[in-house]
Amino acid sequence: MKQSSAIHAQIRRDIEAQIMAGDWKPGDRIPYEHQLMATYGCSRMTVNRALRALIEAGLLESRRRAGTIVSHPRVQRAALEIPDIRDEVAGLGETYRLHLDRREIRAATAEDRRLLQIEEGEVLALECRHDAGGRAYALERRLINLAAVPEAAAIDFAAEPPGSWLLAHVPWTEAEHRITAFNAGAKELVALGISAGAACMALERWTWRGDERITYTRQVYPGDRYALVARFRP
Amino acid sequence: MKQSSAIHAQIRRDIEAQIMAGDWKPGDRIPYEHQLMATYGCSRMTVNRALRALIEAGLLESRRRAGTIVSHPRVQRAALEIPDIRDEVAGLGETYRLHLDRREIRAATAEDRRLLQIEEGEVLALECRHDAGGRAYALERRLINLAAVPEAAAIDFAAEPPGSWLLAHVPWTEAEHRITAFNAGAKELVALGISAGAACMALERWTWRGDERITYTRQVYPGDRYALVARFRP
DNA sequence: GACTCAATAATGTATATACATTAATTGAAG
DNA sequence: CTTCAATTAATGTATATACATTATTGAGTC
Repeated sequence: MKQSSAIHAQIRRDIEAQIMAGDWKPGDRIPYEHQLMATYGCSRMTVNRALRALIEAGLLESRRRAGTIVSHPRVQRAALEIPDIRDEVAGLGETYRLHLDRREIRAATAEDRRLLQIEEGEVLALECRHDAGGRAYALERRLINLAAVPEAAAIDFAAEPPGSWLLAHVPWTEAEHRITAFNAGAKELVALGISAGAACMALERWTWRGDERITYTRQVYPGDRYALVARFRP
Repeated sequence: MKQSSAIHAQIRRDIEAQIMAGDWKPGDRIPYEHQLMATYGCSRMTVNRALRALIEAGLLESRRRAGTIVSHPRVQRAALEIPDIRDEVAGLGETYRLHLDRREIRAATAEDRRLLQIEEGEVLALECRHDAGGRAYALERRLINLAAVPEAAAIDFAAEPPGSWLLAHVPWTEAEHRITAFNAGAKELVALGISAGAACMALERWTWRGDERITYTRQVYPGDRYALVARFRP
């Protein structure tokens, strides 16, 4: 029994339950605040607090004078959580190890500029391999925009995975993911120890802070032994 | 300028901005509520409302007597939005078309029971193909637990994609996704019109309502012309 | 120093009240 | 019947206040 016994929490749970049970369907109007006041014998502020939480959560919508209705579920809000590779390996009970294959600070090349959407400047380019239990788990290539994150130039990414460091130290406002499947080429064949033409999964991620792009990364996983799995709530 | 001019919204934006700018780092204590009252010249209820919203959003944590601190970013909250296939195709400016290849109501087989975690009962099994602009876009296989969603038995899924119908009509409390890459077999070769051994992406999804599994689906996309793309905020 | 316990200071919850804002409804004028 | 303005009923925001809850602080004791 960890649930709060606060009135607002109770109202919230009750309304959520009614919606989940299908008693109140999308588009239905739920009771007015003054009716809920009477039902629960509490003040409007308390009812309002419960409703506002459900509105922020996207379960309800309200319009002045018209009342509050159950939202139509928005498909695109189904969200897939993408874990940190080091945590993920640890979660499998395997020993994690990072191999830094390349680390270079350079003036942005044409491709760097395209991926980070910058006019000029320096980037930190990294290439590494994530191992789990002595076996290759994923390949990662990463660009960090040093104009946005100058302190990254001083970090030893042979010790801490770049993704873990960035997510722990740099707040971000927006990101974009791109997941694709492709047939392994010579590079993956050698580095991941898979057969020619085997299906691989590529996960690319761009991360912003405000208008500025912080980092770009492309991670490659062997398709036959990797699944991107995530559990989530709406 | 769509942002609210309410005081609580302003406080919320200001705090968020301070965190994003790095002025307040994870673990730092932000000003006490009574200090923010003084800063903004408003009541504690108003300050509290702003803070509560940020706490629910996971940006802050608070402890009685100790104050409110900036949360340590939780990596696993990076979330990938997965769009509805029909909307996705429409968003590409292509004409969407659904081909229902198979529709069967049957007593759950051993595999159905495993995928839906049921002891017995009837399931609705569907197999369909999603086309975009006259070309195969994805294959879908779906199981619907008729004990959980009896009304699905009466729906004409040749007209409305099963995923669109379910998400619009059945609220869910939890879901799990699994994304894998694999080499195309004979089935994909014919149905998607791709070459033997080409990399494909499979997206599986289980959806719960409470303890009950509502549906299982497996969608297959051709790897060379499909990317799962999503933009999101933390 | 180590333990106990009371005082204190922060957040958590709830109330009664007030006025603002919005949109549905009503009623009057054409 | 249509149009337009006034009324009204709902939510949105904000305040001042009160008491509950809890972790820290600090004083007193062994």
